[in-house]
Amino acid sequence: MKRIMSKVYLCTAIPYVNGHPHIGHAMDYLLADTYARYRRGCGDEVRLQVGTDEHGNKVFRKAQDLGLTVEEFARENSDRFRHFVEKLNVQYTDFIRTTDPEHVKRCQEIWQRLEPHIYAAEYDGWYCEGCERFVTQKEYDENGGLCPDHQKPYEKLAEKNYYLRIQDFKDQIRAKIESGEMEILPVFRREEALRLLEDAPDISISRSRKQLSWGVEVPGDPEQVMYVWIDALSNYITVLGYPDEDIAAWWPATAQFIGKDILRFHAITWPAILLGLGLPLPKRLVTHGYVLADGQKMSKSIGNVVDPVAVLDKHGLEAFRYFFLRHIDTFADSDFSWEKFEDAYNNELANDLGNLVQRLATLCRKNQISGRPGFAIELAAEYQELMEKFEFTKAFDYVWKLVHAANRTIDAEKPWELAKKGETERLEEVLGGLVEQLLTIADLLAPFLPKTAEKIQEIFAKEQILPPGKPLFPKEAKK
RNA sequence: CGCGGGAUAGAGCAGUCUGGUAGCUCGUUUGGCUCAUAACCAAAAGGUCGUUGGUUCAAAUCCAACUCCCGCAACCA
Repeated sequence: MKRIMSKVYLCTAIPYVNGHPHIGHAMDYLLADTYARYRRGCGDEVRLQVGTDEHGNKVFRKAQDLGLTVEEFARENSDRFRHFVEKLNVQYTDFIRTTDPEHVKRCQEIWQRLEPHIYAAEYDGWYCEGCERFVTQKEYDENGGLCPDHQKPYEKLAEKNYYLRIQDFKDQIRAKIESGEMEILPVFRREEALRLLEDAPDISISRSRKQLSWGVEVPGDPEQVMYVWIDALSNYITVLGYPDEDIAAWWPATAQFIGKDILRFHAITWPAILLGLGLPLPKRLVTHGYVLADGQKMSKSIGNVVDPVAVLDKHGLEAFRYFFLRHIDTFADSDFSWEKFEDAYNNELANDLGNLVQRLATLCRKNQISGRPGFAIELAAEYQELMEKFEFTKAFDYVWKLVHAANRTIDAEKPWELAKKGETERLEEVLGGLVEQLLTIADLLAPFLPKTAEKIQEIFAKEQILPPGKPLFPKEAKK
């Protein structure tokens, strides 16, 4: 059956550049990249956006602390994320920075188009003179009304802000979530979003320039600067060229990948902006959970933050991708621990798969079995279904069944005995079948572990099969 | 009574919608094999399915109440 090639647009949340890449960022990227590779493998044309969110006071202040210009600091951190994405072998097509002049210009145009839904009102809240900023009620309560940095009580202060009238869109958003026009995955997040929507207030979308200088100026009001929402969220379409270019070929996005913490903004604020612009909503919001460290949320104060670069360095990229795509649940919170990571590497990658490649390649070489250049399969329906539902851990389980089956076949057929007995025909049949099995495994693995899939293909799609010079997944010498 | 998620073998999970002898992976023990990265294959041990009550011939699964963990609640991945 021939599929009609389609265009697929995938978006990842753009991280705020006041910090370094976190393991949670890797989840966005890996999920999106895996799906992107899967769809490319199906013959679709895929565009994958990544980028960085760079405005705001936190970045501004951090730059000052470090004695850098804010531009330098933002660029440095943006580059850090870009390198991280590349280190993860994510095939992105677009990298957007919210400080890109094009983006700034476009998001001002977006603001203007939204003006029928924008109104000015007094914002009043708790303000710290020393910090020169408002704090949330929550922060106020936590600190007992006293700024911890300046030991001064917060004062009640009011200033003009622009607000986006979320109320204009609530009914439409609810209808689109309920009808599945914008599908929110997993289902329990959809329920959560509908609940959040019920009492979603209008949101403040600007600050006075005194409050917030590092940001996009509000068109027609130089005293006001855009607060994060319109600036950051609109990146998903400004990167496509909106409103200068026609984006209908790519928008609505096939899927947007986000962490559960930003569900609210992507399920309410972002749809409101899109509806205000007369644009369709993304087809799916894929909401992943958190990566926990030994059962706890990673946090700087607890000091249990796992550095993704350290994990990458331990056993390499493929092991990293393997663990986070197979053992970190796509939707629920899951645990990372070094022990689990090591176990998965040794037992599954090295023993099950790596060793299988090794033993089969050796058997083939010894018995002069040739590879299968150009061998191609149709992806099994079960696998395709899982991939389409972003059930990546389950898709992996499916692949691993084939890995086990291959190991079982070798043990049951005992090719070495067939060779001894001179049963050449049977031998060729068995090993040939296994070679095809391995190439099938490589195809299924390709979206997850592109380099591993490639290596397997290099070995078994060649006329002459040779065992890899180095094991695919070397284990440390055990004593 | 803010909202949501969870509680199933030593660990991590599936099964719950559509009741019917409790399943997977890792770990443990034993056996087999020797092509292979001391890898692979097979078998076994191990669970009153959070608690209590109800419905039913039958409940991990449906209903009710309760207990305990975790997350979210204006940018903290």
